[in-house]
Amino acid sequence: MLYRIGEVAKRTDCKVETVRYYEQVGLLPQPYRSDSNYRLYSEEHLAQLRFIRHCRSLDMPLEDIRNLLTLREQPHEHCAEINTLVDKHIRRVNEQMASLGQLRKSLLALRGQCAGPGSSDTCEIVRELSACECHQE
Amino acid sequence: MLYRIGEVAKRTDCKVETVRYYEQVGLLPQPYRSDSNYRLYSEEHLAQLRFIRHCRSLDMPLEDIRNLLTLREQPHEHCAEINTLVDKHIRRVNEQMASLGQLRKSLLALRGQCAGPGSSDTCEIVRELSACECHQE
DNA sequence: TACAATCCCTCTAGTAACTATAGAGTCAAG
DNA sequence: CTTGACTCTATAGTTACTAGAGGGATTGTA
Repeated sequence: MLYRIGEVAKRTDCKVETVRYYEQVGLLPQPYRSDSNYRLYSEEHLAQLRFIRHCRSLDMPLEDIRNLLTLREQPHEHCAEINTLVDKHIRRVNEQMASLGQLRKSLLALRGQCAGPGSSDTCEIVRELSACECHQE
Repeated sequence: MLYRIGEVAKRTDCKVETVRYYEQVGLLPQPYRSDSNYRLYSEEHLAQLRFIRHCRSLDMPLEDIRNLLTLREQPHEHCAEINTLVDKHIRRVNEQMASLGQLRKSLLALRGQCAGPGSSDTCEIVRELSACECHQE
């Protein structure tokens, strides 16, 4: 059973262009071609695309996915590496969360500056954004 | 007192290329030029660049900063708009945090799948990434 | 004065992961 | 036989920079 690109895209919940893109950057092997040059995908292609999409839904960079796809062939020899890769990604996500938390605090503080129109001559938010000392010197 | 681009970059803690970039995309007005065509910045330029950098440190998109720079001229007429803009950004950050939280949960669950080498025929992490049902159909 | 180390200039291309467009061919239904 | 949906390639655009080539300007030292 072979599928055309539109079918594949629908089944993996991604855009047709994205499927072609993955092929272009070498994440997805070249599919067969019909007489009229349409791409034709097998179940294996489909499975690999699902793997990629799942990794992407976990926000892994394509480079990591590329590595995983290779390591996947002999999972047991590479168990440690696979874990390292996942751990690294978890750390990345932790860092992002921490810095977003800081960001949120700063934004709420900034937002709290506004005492409404008429309360002073200048907008407190604008003043704060202009006058802070983080980027002096 | 006029400053050359390197000095400006150092004082605002950003790269020389970034300063030129802000000029190119119209966030920073064109500076004066020396006889030898070097960019020369005034204190006002410096202040505006600090404003931009502070907004960026809050992760605001350049487009929002562009709007703020305009609204800033008559802060009081635009108090409501300024608040809206900041609120929108806070919501964006909240959403990012929520989705990162989900992501972290999924990654930790995935990581927990690994029972160490030798425990089964296939790597559980790889199996989970392949076999999940999120991207079926 | 000569020279080297910095600085600065413009222009172009590269980054991540797609997304969108143009212009053309293919296929199935009515 | 024509309409609409699908597909193809190739190219450019997105965000916010960053890096590099190839050249001139300035500054400090010998």
